[in-house]
Amino acid sequence: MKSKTRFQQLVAKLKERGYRATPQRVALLNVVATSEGHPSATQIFEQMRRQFPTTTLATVYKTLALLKEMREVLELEFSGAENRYDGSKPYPHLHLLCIECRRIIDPETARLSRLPAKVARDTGYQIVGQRFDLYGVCPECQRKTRKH
Amino acid sequence: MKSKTRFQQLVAKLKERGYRATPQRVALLNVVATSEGHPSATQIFEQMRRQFPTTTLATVYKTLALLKEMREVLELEFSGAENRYDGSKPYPHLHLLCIECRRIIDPETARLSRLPAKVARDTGYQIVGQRFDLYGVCPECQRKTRKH
DNA sequence: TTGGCTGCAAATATTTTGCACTGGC
DNA sequence: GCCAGTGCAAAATATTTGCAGCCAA
Repeated sequence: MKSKTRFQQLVAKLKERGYRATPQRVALLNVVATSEGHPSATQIFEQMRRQFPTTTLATVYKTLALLKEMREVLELEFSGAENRYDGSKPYPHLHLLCIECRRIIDPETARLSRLPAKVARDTGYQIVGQRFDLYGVCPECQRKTRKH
Repeated sequence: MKSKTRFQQLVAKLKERGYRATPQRVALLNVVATSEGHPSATQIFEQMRRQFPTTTLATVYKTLALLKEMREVLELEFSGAENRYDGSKPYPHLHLLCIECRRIIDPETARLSRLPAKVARDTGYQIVGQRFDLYGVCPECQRKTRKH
């Protein structure tokens, strides 16, 4: 029976596809597989640098690009801020973003809507991905900004 | 009875809030209010330049920032590509993006899901915005890439 | 030993900012 | 005449790319 952690799954998938599981990549996988926080490239880099002081952001970006291509890491794109990465769940899911502290969480949801299938039928598009973000102010930040 | 076009609405709202409806701004409003294509800043700029050869992208970005702040223009952020702007519908709605030709359309939908209200209840977040994108390949691009 | 991977540096691309000038109110 | 707005140039930020050297299969 298989009961691999997400981290172990990712290492295995890398190897399966013929990519090398270098120490740097393993370290990155460990960060993105276990992080709750949907980290940015810089945050991943900071974590990795503890073990690999010579690592650079370029390597982080290259590895993230590889994982994106493998569809094992989700990238949330922003233009004014760093992109955020989610390697804990490889399938599309709802994200809830606090516009104040920029934390990102995965709220519990029964299931995302059936819209994709309906839209595919209606439009003839072949749907290959989706992004569903909710933007708001988290309870902590509401408290902080409350007048008196 | 009021039956203003979206363009006229936008001009009126600018004035209501005490901003000047300069010729450049009016030209930009005309582009974003009527464009079907969710244009990028550069595309808006190109259109405006026909009337105002001296206009610059900085002005376009400044005006878009103003409209975003007024919540009259929606910005779809991307990191690897230019952001896209939607001034035709000021409320959140579904976008369907072709990953090949990068066109963006607004598919017909009965209504977006009730998820926001449920998530607000469950998490205590105060929801202020949302983004629901579907990514796919449009029928035209499917035809082009189909192996005969 | 070969080629994939890393790390450094430089390039790229987009958006923002500072500032002097302009033109409408 | 004042001042918001414009246009130009430069800055800021994030990400990508080229390449030399290195390391693991």
